[in-house]
Amino acid sequence: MTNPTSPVRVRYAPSPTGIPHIGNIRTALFCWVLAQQTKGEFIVRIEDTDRSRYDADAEKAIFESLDWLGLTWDEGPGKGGPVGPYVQSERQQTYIEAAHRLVESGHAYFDDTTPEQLHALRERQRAAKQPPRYDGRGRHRSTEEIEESRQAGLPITIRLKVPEFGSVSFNDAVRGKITFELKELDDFVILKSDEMPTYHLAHILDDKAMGITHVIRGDEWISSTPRHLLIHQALEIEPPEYVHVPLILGKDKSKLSKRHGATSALEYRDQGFLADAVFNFMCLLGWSPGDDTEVMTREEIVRRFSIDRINDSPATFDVEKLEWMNGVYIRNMSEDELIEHLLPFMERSEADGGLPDTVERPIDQVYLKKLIPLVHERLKLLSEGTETLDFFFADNVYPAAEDLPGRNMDMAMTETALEAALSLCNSVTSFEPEHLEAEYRALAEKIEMKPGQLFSPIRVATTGKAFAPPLFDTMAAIGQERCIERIENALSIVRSAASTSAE
RNA sequence: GGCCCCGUCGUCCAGCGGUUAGGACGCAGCCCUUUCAAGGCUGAGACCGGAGUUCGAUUCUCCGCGGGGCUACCA
Repeated sequence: MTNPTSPVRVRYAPSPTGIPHIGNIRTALFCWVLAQQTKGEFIVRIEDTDRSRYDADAEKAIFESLDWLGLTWDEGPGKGGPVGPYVQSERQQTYIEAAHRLVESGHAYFDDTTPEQLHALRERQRAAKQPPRYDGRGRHRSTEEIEESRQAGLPITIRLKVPEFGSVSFNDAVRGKITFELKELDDFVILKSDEMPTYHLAHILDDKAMGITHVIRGDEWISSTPRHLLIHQALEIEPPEYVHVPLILGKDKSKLSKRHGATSALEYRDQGFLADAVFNFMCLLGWSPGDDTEVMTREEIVRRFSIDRINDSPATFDVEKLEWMNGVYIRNMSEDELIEHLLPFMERSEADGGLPDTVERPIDQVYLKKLIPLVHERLKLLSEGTETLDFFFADNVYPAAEDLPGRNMDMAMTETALEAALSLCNSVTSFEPEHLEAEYRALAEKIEMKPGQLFSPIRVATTGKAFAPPLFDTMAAIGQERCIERIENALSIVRSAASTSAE
């Protein structure tokens, strides 16, 4: 199907039973994009009809995830709108009324079968190698019998009467025509015994009341769509367009869930991923613009998105590619933007991955700004700012002796290198990077070492790390005084290692 | 088990009857280079299988096989 040209009304209708994972959030993303493209409305509705599984933290995480990704909603909780409330538990009465109306019109009936009886029935079917399904026994209960059960305190549900023969089919926007045989379906519950509706009933009533034009949801709903069609028929209303998007799978190829590690958008935020990168990346999971373009702005995605380019097959989430894309987004940022994003991570407590607690907060932004060019293109995650920059802020660094020698160097050679480096560091007249480089290259030649051999111990001595930004820029940023201190420090580490091994 | 969906490099995506099957991530090598990145170049790497249809199938159909989803008074 081609994209709608008139404004759509689409909704993201999560149920607050767990932290929403990215597979789930991605459908919200597609909804949002389509709403933007058609100048329609994106609606958020909370489906909290399962009171036993309700989780307030999950509900909070839903809104936080949407906020973080910039998926602003036009109508919904906290926002209001003309067809609210946007929380199902607050709409209970409409579901009850509709369910009763369906009973009156003969499309549904009261059922007093207990959970125990249902369980026993399934056991029997399983034993007989029959598919487990409700046998429709409630169809034959009289009004009096139901009333008796009600008086006796038995749980009463309302089930939809599913025709025994025939078939239903619908045209899915991404998969085409899908048909189901009615004989495969049993009479399913539409109103639970606590008078809360099931998803099947509730979402249809709400989507209708809210004027939803396109139901964009995960693949896992395809098999219950015939039920939804049946309810539409019984209610004599037109179903919306169905857009079933493929699932996102974990590494083991099963539907994404908690056991797949980081799966919530919020976890990615906390790990130092950028919302724009995650947005971009997730759009590409199950959709592509049709050419090789991958890095796209939101505007470009909104402009180019189309339902008929949504993929048929499920995608596996690949964090490594996300990390690469995050790096691209970081590199495309201005220095000031990067600082703004980096600060919250660096200013966290040391235990939470921030700079050492001994470093004064707030962080010296003027100094930080000087350092950014040295690390900008090296960062993949915002959280890496700390380890990439910590030695610039620390008073001193304490490398291990065995880390100080460069390739093909022994301790004696390392000591020689550091001694020469220290002496030059003391006497050098300018601490500008270019000047330092010239001086140190000359020094290498003088002491008959390869530049790399001389530079390696200095790098480790001044940064505490074998991998660091360009040496002379780094030294200049650290400053002459601290460089001298650090090289002296490294020298004593080497010497004490030498004397220890000599004994 | 039944029903439904899906099946192109390890992963994401392109291909929509005729291509040396393309790009990206990752991987390997080379270049650049004081390390690490970034960047450039090169390379390895895929049409699940079998029947059809067709002059010709990765592409269409069917059957297998494989994976996934659903099979609740959960969504």
